[in-house]
Amino acid sequence: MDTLPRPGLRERKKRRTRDALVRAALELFTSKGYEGTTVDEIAEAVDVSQRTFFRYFAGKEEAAFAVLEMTEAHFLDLVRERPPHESPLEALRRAVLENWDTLNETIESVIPVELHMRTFQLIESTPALLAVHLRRTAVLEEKLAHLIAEREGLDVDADPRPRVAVAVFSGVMRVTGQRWSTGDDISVESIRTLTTAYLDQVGPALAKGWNVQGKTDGDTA
Amino acid sequence: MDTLPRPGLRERKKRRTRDALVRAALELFTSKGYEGTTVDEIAEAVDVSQRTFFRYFAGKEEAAFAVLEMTEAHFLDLVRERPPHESPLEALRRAVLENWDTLNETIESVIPVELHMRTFQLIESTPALLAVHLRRTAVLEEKLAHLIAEREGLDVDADPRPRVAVAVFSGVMRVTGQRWSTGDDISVESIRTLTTAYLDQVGPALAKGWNVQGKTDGDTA
DNA sequence: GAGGCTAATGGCAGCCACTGACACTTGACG
DNA sequence: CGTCAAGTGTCAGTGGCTGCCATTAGCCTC
Repeated sequence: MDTLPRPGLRERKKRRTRDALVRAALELFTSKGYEGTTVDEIAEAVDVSQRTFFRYFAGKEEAAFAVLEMTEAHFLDLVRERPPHESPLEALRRAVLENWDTLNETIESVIPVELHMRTFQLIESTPALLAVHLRRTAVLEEKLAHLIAEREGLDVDADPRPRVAVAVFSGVMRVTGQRWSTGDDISVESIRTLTTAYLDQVGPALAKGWNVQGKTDGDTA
Repeated sequence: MDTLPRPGLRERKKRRTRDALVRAALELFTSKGYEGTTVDEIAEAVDVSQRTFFRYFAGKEEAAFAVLEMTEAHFLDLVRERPPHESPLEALRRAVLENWDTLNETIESVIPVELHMRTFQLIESTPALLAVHLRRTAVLEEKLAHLIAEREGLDVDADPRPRVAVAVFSGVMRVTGQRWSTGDDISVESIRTLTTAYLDQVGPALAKGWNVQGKTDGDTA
């Protein structure tokens, strides 16, 4: 209540309805499965009509990504705040980690962190949602590429390096998310650790002779 | 007619129906748009019932990816055939290029190359199709990671490098496809050239000081 | 080459996601 | 308080997709 004047009753009501819809949707999705949940059920749980649901969300999927969207926006802010002396990949890496560290503050007004983590897992394991997730990620990547290009004073379309760097970073993050979601530790610390571990492997993975160089930790092969 | 004995009339008929459905679907998609085309229209163009369409394809999308699927299978074969002395990224690079070079032989029995290229473009520009495309790519990546791990005699789950290498490669390929599809040159040579150009940028993009090192070609910034 | 088996197909009823149109309710504001 | 607009509910309709059952058409055997 210091940046915005005062929301007004109408706005507050809208926000409450929307948050309730998101909560109900995620709760249902994570318990009965995404396809096993109908829009009517979500609407009924919040006591609004199906039509109203579609006034808040363009589709059933959109409700599933509402919270993720908040964290992505926050991530972009964090990248913007990284000091200019850091290399692109370094800045991205620190921003991601910071994003995990501040996750709770970002989303607590809508849902508890635990439900969000289960949602993340659901997305990775539901083909229809995974597809949308990947497309959304592609959009995010484009924004990131522009940010990085700006940081380095380059033209995104003239110099391929911003997009390539982001593609590399993003590709590794995907592998991380996938591995995390199929493991048994669903905690935030778990994905934080995985993130650093995989990012550290980019250099070695691009080296020519894998077997000769060996990895850092014990490896019997 | 040397590997397989003889398909039998029933099988041939099925194959013809399927190919006809793919052709009709792609023709309609690329001319009227994906969402602007109904399954009934596709079925009617081939003179079968809507129900039959869904016996050949699990969904409307699947018809859009039928040809792409063939090229991906061929690509995997090419990767398998790369000599063991090549580094993972080198093998992947050569396999992709070879795949473009042999594209026509791979798909000519179903549709002309030109229609395939327009389909590719359609996929990249249609959100619903792009989403599915990216998920399919993720599945392909997983197979690739296993192939690479096998090549190098590693365990995919113990060593992160195969997945990371594939993620990097795949990320770059995505940027390539996106750039190609939004350009004006829809030719195969065009995407071939772009492929090599972008893959050559992986090294430079990961370097620390972008501005100091500069790019290889003229750059006024 | 007649008859039986099974795969392939068509037609139909129904579910669900989603949309447009219209009428009704309810904050906002002079 | 009355007007206006934003928000909501209802309903009818479209399109993707599935299950069920009846019908057709290759295939195989005698």
